Amino acid sequence: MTKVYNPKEIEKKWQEYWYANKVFETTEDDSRKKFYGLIEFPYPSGAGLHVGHIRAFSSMEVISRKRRLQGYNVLFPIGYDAFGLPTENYAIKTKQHPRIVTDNNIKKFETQLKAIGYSFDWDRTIDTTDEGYYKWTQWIFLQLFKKGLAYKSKTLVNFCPECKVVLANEESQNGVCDRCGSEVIQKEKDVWFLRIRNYADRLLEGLTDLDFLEKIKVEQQNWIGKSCGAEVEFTIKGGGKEYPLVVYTTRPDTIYGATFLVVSPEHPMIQSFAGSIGNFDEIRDYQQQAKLKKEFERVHLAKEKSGVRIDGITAVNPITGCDIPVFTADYVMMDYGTGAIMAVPAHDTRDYEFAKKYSLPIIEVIKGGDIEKEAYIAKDGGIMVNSGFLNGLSVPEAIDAMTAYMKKLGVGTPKTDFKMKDWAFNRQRYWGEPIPIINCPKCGQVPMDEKDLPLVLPKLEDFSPTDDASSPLSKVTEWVNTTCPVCGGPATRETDTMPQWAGSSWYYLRYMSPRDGEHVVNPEAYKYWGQVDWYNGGMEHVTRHLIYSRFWNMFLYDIGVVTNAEPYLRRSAQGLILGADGEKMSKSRNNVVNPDDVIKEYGADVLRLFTLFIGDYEKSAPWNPDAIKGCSRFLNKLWNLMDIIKEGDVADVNIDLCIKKVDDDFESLKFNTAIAQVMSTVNDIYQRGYVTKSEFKKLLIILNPIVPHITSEIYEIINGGAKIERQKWPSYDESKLAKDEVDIPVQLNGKLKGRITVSATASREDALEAVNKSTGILEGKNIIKVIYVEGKIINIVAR
RNA sequence: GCCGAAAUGGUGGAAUGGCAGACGCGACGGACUCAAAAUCCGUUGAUGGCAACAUCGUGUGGGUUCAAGUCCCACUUUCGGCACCA
Repeated sequence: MTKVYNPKEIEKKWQEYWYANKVFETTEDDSRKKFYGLIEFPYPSGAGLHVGHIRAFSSMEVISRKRRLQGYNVLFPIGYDAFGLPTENYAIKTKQHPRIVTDNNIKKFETQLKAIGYSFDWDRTIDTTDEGYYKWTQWIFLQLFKKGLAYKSKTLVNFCPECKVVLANEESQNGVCDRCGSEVIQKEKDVWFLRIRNYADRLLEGLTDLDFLEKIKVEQQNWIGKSCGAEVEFTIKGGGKEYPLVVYTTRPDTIYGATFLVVSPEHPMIQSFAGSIGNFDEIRDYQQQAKLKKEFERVHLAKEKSGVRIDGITAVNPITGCDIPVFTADYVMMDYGTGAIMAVPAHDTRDYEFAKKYSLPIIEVIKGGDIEKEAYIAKDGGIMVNSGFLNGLSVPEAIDAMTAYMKKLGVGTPKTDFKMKDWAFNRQRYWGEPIPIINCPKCGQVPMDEKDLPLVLPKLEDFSPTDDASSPLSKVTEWVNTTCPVCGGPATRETDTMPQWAGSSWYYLRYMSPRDGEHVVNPEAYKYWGQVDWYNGGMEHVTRHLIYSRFWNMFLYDIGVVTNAEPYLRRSAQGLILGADGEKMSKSRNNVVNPDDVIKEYGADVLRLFTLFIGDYEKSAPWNPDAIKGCSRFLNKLWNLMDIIKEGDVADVNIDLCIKKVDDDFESLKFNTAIAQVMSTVNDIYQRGYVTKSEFKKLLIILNPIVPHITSEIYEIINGGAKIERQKWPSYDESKLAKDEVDIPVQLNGKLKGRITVSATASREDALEAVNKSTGILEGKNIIKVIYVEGKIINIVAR
C-alpha cells in the first residue's frame, strides 16, 4: 500500500521544483517549432485572484503544457495591467501611494498564481506601470501623433461627477459610469483622440482570415458598424438664399418617397438661415431642450419622436425637383452621417413614426408591405413603384441604378460610414501613463524628444482628482513647466494621462523581449515569436481591448516595427463562472468564491480540474461547491491506481480511444468531456482490476496539463524518479479505436426492440440473420425495408 | 427594434441525423463501523405492471426522414451584444 494522496505536500514540492529550476523558462530556439499562447493579463486588484481568473487562465495553461510535451518551444507569459482607477481610488481611500498599492497587489497575485502551479515563464513578467514598460507605450503614442493619428479636439464628453473623470463611450454605456454606477453628465472638454476610424475598413477586412470565434467576429463587425450608402445633396431655399445640404442615406432607391427632410438640432444650416426662419424662437427653444437632454435620455427614454418644422425654408429634392418641408428633430444625430437625413416615412420606421405624429404625407415607393399599418423596410424584397425610371426594379437593382444616376447628375456620391467613433484617449487622473506632449505658446503641440522617454510620472503626495475635471498632474508646477524642444522657450506639459486601454494594446509584443531598452520589441525576438498563436480571454474585451490592440498592431505594421498586420491568429473565449445562486459573482451579492479556500480544502489540482470540468468551457456555468468532491474523489482514485499496477493483457480498456478523445477535446477547449473520458477510462480500469504501467504512464501524461502536481508525483514514484515534463505526448493506434465486435441496437419501425452483437464490418445479410436468431421480432412480419448502418444500427421496416 | 447564442432528469451537463441522459453531484438501498465520516457495491427520466414488458419523454406547434435533442418552417422564454446609426 502506497502512502495516501496528500495534495498539500506534493503541490508545494513540485511548485518549488518548477520555479527554482525555471522549468518553464523559454528562449528563442530555431531547432524547435514555436508556440505562443496568451491569456489576458490581469488587473492586480486588492481583492486578489478570483475563480473566474483560474478558469480564464487554465485553457492556455493546458494547451501550453500539452504543446511542451508535444515538443514545441512554448512562450506562455504573465504580466499585470496595473494602471487604472480602482487602484488609484483605493490608494486615496487608504492614504497610500498607488505605487505601493500596486506592488503589494502584484505580490499577492504572484503568490496566488504560483500556488496554482501555472507554467508561466516568470522571468518575462511585465507590469504596465513600470517605467521601462510605459516608456514604450509613450513611444507608440508619439509615433501615432507624428503620423497625425492622435489629435486634440473639443467635444462633449461623458463626465462622471463621482469619479471626476472623462469616460469613453464604452465606459459609460446606458448613461451610467462603468466604475461607480453614478449618472454621467455631458461636459465640453479638450480631449485627445486616436483616429481608429482611419483603420475601420482594415479592422473589418482583417477579420476574414483570422481564426476567431465566430461570435467574436460578429461583435467586432457590429462594433465597427460599417454601412454603405450615399451622400445626396438637397438644396435648401429661403429668403432668397440657397444652401447645399448634404444628407446621408443607405437607401437612395427610396428618394421618390422622401416627403420631408430632418436635420439634427446642432446642424449649422439652421443658424445660416437665422434671418429667414419664421419660428426661429421656437427652433432655438428646441435646440436648448435637446442640449439639456443627456445622451441617455435622447437615445433611450425618448420613446416618442419630437421635432419642429422650420418655417420659411424648403428643400428641393434633386431627383424629383419637388419642394419638401424641413424639420429639426433630435432623433437625428450630428455625429453620424452628415447630421441630416431625407425622411422616407413609407420605408423607415423612425420616419414613419414622425410622419404619423406630424401628419406628413407618406408615399409608397416599394410594393409589398402595408404602409397603412407600418413602414415597410424591404431591404431584399419588393418592387419599386411611383419612382420614375426605377419602377419595376428590385430594391438592390434600384439602389445601384439610383446611385449611378445621382453620380451622373453630380448630386450624390457613394459613401460608407462607420458607427465606431474615434478612440477618446485620455483621463484626467494620476495613475496612468503621462502623455508625452508639450504645449508651447509659439509652436503649439510639440512631441517630446524620444530620447527623453520615459516621461516619468512624478511622485505626488496628493493625487486626488480635481473638481474642475483637470488632471491632478496640473498641480505639480515644477513638472508641468518645461521648455519647448523646438524653440527652447517656456512651455507646459500635457497633464492628462492615458486611458487604461493603452498599456494593454501592445503587451503581447513586450513579452517577446521584456527587458529590451532599445526597442518596443526586439526584432530578432519578434522574428522568432511573430504572432500570438492562440489568445484566450473574456467576451467582455472583444470590442474594446481586442479592437484597440489590433489597431495598434496594424499601425506598428505600417511604420515597420512589426511584420504582421494582425497580432493574434486565433482567439477563443471562456464562459463566466457564476455564483452558486446562478448570478454573476460580485462582492455585493456575496457569492464570490476565493480560490485560496478551495486550495486549502482540496488542493490546487482539484481547483484546476474542477474549473475545467464544471461545464462547457465557452459557456458560463454556476459554481456548485458540492460537485468539487467528485473531482477530489477522482484524483484519489487516480492516486490509488498505484496499488493495482500489474502487467497483463490490456484488453477491455481502450486507452487509445481515451488518448484520442483527450487530444481532440483539448484542441477544441472541450475540457469537460476530455475529463469525463478519463474518468470513464479509470472506472473501466477499476472494473478490470488492474492497470498496466504503460497505460498508467499515458494516462498521467494526458492528464498532466490539467493536474500537473499529482501526475508529476505519481510519474516520479512509478518510474524511479523520472520527470514527467520530459516525456512525450502519447500517440494512439488508429486501428485500435474501433472494436471488432459491436453491440448494435435493433429497431423495428424506428422503435428500439433489442440489441445484437455482430462484427463491426458485418454485411446486411449477416446482421439480419443475427436479428432473426437472437430476437423473435420478425416472426409473422412482412419486411418492407431494412436500413443497416455498419457498426451503428439496424432498422427494419415491417408490417 | 436589429444581430447572436441557448432551452435536455432533482442538479451541472453529454450525445459526426442512428441506443437520449455519457461523466460528475445529489438522493435512495446495502457492505464496513459501537457509531459517524471516508471508502466500496447497487438503484436512480416519468407513468402503468409482481414481472417480462408497454406507453410517454430533449421549451411550444407544424414539417422532412426508415430514423430528429440534432435538419426545415412558425412561435415562446432566457442570456449576451448593438441601438433613433439614417
